[in-house]
Amino acid sequence: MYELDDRKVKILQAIIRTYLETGEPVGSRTISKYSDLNLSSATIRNEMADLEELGYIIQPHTSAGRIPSDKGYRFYVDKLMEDQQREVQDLKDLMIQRQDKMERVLKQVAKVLATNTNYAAMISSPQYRRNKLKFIQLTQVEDGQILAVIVLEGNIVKNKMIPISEMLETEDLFRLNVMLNTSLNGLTMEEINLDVITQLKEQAGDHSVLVSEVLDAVAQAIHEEEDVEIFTSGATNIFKYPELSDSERARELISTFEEKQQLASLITRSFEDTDTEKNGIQVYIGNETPVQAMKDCSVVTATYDLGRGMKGTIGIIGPKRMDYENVVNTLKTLMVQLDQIFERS
Amino acid sequence: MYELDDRKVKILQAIIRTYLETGEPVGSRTISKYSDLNLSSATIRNEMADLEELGYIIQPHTSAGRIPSDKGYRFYVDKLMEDQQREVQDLKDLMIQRQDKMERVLKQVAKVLATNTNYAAMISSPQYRRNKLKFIQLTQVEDGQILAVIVLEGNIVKNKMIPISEMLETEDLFRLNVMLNTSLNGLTMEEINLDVITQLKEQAGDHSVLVSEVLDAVAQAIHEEEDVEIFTSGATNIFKYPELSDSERARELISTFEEKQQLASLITRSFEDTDTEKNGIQVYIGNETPVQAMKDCSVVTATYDLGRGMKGTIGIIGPKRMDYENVVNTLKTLMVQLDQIFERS
DNA sequence: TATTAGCACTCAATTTATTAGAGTGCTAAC
DNA sequence: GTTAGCACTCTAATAAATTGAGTGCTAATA
Repeated sequence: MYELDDRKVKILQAIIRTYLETGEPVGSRTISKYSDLNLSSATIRNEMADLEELGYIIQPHTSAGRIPSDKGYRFYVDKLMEDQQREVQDLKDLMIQRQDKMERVLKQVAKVLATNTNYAAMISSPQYRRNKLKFIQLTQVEDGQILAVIVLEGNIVKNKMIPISEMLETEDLFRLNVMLNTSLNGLTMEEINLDVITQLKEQAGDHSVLVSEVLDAVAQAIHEEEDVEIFTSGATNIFKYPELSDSERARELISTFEEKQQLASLITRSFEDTDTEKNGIQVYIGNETPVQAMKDCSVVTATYDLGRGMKGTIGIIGPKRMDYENVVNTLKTLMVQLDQIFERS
Repeated sequence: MYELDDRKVKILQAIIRTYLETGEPVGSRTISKYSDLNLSSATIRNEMADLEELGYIIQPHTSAGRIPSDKGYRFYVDKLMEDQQREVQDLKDLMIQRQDKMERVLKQVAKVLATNTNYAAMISSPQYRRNKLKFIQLTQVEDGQILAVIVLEGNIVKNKMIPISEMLETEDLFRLNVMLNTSLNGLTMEEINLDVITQLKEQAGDHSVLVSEVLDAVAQAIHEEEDVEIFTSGATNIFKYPELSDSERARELISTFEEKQQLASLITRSFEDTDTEKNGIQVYIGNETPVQAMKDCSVVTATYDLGRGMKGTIGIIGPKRMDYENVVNTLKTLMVQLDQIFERS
């Protein structure tokens, strides 16, 4: 607040608010009427000239009104945005039930967010790495094929069919199961590394070839698909904002959503920046986002935490003039509700 | 071929071919030069007037060239398209390995198709209904929680966590497992109906409450998510065709892909219409498609069959002037390769 | 000294006119 | 039956004219 006196702040706020609503450059006359400052358009003009010089607003061309610059938005988000206690969005309506598959819940959350905000939404599945192994079981399904079932805390289940070259005795299988459970239970996914597996192989002793074949497959099953999945929804909402919907930009953006690949960088970035003080909510304006295609957008991310190190990221992507207050609020509410949904799992 | 003499057919073909390439209405002069008919533009004009009257081509406005009508395209696809033996697309390059998860294979296939054709692609996961149960197992993972693992032929695995109110004895669980396997093995998913379950409950006798709780959950697990999943790719390819990429149309189309919901009707329709004689390949032109949003597109679908009643649908969606020959060919090739990939599973 | 009314000026956006050219249909000749 | 020729139509592209929102500056005012 060094360079801006009180009145400038008020004017800036008025400009941004108006622009968020209309998406049109806003002129001095509008502000002079809109705000309760009772200043003439001429005065506003003078102040606007100052604000522009300071870099908070921009004039798209000589005879146009002003629009907020990235710096302006940033100031707004950091200092001006009110922590409004608006009517809590009724996200509960979706009745996500805990027993539903995680995947389905995530898809639904993304959908609800997108419809509620009118922006595009993404959500990543939680990382499992820190999650502990609860139960593991190998079963002979038919000759030459073993099924490995792995259950993590939070009841996440993984399967893997393991083809084996020779028959395995029921008794051996039983012993293998006991061994796996005693050695691995309670370990997190990341703790089950090559060393542990090698150790197990030694422990198993005699059947080395077959057993190590199986153990390798188990290790693989544990680590595969560690890549988080990403679900998106409402990508087409971007067509609602003219500044994003010209063919080229739209194509690029929607493509980014479809590929999902690139969205991963948003997630890592969000993790890095996460700051408990802010409820894990981050706002990236324009070029601040790590995804190139979104340089004309703003992105709001939130980190959810289901406990046991299972963290994931939720993101809302919209135009720079997005309704930050509403979005941040919605996300906050959602965090609380996700907690409720998953707390007893 | 009643109403069209040989020359008219040739001219129609020339018009369609040219239009497929350029996307611009094609005039008499172009055809007069293009084709080997050695006719003047005036003659072509006369023939074109006839073709228009017969409904095969359309004049967008008085002084424009002609474009094919739906009827024209239909004629082309049914009668004129050559079963060209073009260089076989190198779909093998993608190296889909059988041991990969089905889901991943399907995603990849969609992607390859989209990139290869420059149209949008969709693929449905195969229906399981007719698939047989190979193996079922209940395991006590921890107090109050049972894990049901269900394996179908083709090694499709389903899981379900079943919360139970009271403890279940190890021995009882064992008996339950034996019972389930003896009674259900070899039955298809659709054969495992309410009757069968009721029968099982009676068979189990004494522990009725708990056991029927579990059995109900098992039945649910078997039948849930019977809804086929749909994967899409290359939705943004539609931006490559100006006639589809104006904001409104594009929004609608991409939205349809995102929702996936509506694509289901394509699948059912494709199943209904499937006709072995045509390798299960169907072409829907314009309004022939069951999906409203695609009335300005053409859709080519193919039915793949992994055996054991596991059938799914692949679809290519593009502009009406899509390169039918190439698309149909690519799909044919793909069918063969899918067979190879899955035949030993 | 801060504010404001007033006015000339700018520039995107909209509307209107103008032109160019691709293509047609028709007629008369071959 | 085919073709050359010509008048006509209609879109698309370009140019010109108009509008209007908004600015910056200056001089008057509180």
